[in-house]
Amino acid sequence: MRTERLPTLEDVARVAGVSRATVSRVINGIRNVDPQLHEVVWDAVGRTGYVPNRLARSLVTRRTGTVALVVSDSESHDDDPFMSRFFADPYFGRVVGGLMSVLRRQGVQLALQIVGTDDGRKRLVGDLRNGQADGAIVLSLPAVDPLPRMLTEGDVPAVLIGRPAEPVPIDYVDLANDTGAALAAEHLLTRGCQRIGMISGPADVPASSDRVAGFRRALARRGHGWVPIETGNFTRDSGEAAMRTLLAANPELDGVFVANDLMALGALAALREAGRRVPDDLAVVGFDDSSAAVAASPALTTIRHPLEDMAAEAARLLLARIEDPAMRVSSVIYEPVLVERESA
Amino acid sequence: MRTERLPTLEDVARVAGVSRATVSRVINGIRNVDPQLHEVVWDAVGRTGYVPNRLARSLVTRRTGTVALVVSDSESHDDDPFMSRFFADPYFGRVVGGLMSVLRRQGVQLALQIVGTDDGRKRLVGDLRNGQADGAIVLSLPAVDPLPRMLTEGDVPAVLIGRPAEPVPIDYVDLANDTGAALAAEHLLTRGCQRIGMISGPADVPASSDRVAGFRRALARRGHGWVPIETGNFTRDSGEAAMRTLLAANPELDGVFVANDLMALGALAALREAGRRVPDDLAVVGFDDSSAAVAASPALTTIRHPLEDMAAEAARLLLARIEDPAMRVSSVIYEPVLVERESA
DNA sequence: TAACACTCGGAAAGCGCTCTCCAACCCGAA
DNA sequence: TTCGGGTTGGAGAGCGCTTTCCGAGTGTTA
Repeated sequence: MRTERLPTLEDVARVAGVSRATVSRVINGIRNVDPQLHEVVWDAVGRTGYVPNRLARSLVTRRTGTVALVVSDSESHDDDPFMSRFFADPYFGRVVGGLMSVLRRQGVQLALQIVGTDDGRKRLVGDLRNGQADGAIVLSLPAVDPLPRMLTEGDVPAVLIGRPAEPVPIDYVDLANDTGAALAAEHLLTRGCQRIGMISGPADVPASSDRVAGFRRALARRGHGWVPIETGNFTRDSGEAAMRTLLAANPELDGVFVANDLMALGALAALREAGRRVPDDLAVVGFDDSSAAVAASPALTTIRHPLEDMAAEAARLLLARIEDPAMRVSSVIYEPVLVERESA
Repeated sequence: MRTERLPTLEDVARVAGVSRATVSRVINGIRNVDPQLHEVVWDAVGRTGYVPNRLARSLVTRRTGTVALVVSDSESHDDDPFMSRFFADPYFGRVVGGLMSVLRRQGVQLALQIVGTDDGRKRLVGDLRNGQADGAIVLSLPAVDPLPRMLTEGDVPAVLIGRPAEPVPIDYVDLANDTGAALAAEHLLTRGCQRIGMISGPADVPASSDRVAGFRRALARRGHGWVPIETGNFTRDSGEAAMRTLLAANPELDGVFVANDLMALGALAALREAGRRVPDDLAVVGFDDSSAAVAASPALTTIRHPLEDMAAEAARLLLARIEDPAMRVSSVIYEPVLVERESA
């Protein structure tokens, strides 16, 4: 039972024999305090076991020392297994790790928020405007999401991870998805592949369409004007299915670029089942360099996505914007690299 | 620039032509309010676009509607890559997913806290006592951690995931690690393995020592009094190394239980390199049923750890304890099951 | 009509903190 | 001694909300 009242500034002041204001000044390291008093106050703090109440402080300073990590989902039928799938994926953890690496050092906390409905989004923005957090890092899952615009219109400092689907004046960090896809194309070509296909993600999410565009463009530049593409939804199973149909329609395929590692895992399974040897009969390049890539067999040649670095940069950007809300809107694009393993 | 002042209760009261108190009553759904006024107030709320300020509310109610997810690490040399490894592991995400599945429904938020030093722990407990959060879910990484005791002594509602290393009167959820290990032993035995080894985790973490004990006991009961054991640290590489030395010392090995899937992945690599076929020459059973288990090839036979369910239960337990701090200390132990795939 | 029990809404006291004023004081210059 | 400038510390007004306490209004019973 949390009964005994915790010591407050008032108590410390009484013990130290000074006023509340003075204690506050000392605690917050404001000069203009006699060094002697300074010591007396700290001593009283120690004796009382005083810990400042962040809530009360935030209420007046309008600063919470917290940023929100917002996961904006589209259709959250509550028992949607999607969310749990999302969390189980290393993607989420890598983002958190990257964010924490810079936030922690600044003593900034991270609060997790998940919104699935427009109503939820409205409430979220309201809470943020009320100073529930100093700003937000946004992971936007739906292809088209009103949240980024709502945030800018609400003057909430926010940074997106991944570019917004529609143009919104908001800070973001992203990966040069097209360059990554081009890297995959080059690699396949260099290996001597002649019939190259692709398994893409949903057409309406930016990261996905950028990969398709980059891949197509790179191949076209090298004389491959037409590329068979099958669409998946970034899950393992969809990758397996896509690989099967792709193979059925293009039996002579000898190389395939899969838009993420998870789908590539499924593709590998489909190929194994079809009796195709990887990489000898057919080369596979994934995307993300997730932990699945190393676990796969053969280990996946893939495009490395420096997600931790991107998240860390997003955190830095957010902190800067919180510090200076008038800062000009900026974006940082990371260049991916190809990691060669066994599959291609 | 967040310039214009947001509407407050006061503003709503003015628009509705009632007092602050009445608006507060309506918003919080307290009866004793004339239905007519009720409507007038809600109308005013809509017109002003009022959103209650959680901070101010929490300050007076002493309830934040937030629980902290505390990751207690031991030695956090700041650039320690360990933390990022920890976050990249699906473990973390699965816990978050499980927690959110129940917290979200209750409108409770999750705040992430990482502590690495005793000083940090002290500050954390102080903040929690001050009502920074209503309670804490604790992920304790170090083998022996003062945090659980500090929390109970500070009367902070808290639930551990994984039993405390030393006895502390605190709620926790855990897995019957010994039973899981016994399951693995039975399976290996049933398959006809004769020379069985184990790759364990660090000896001082409870989950790890329980697995060793359970495995040993189960084998002993079936006549295998001695089991060669090699220790790893739950990372892939340590598993690979452990497998190599285990194999070198016991060339006739035909079965091995690896204390987690990640190390099993490494073991698989070591076996492939040594030219042993899995499961034909040597059967491998992992632990966790992480995503790595399906990605591996051959897919890992492993012990399923219902981590999401455990985390969800932890959340429920915490919510209950917050509601009733006098509730008797309880723990919930989950029974693992064996998932048979290809490796054994 | 008087007395009583209820119901409902408002005034105001905080929750624990920060920070603006302002009074008190000390110093050296005139 | 008087005055101006520069420090230092205290009083007190909030931050936005909840909640206790009361008075006013309503209806019921004798």
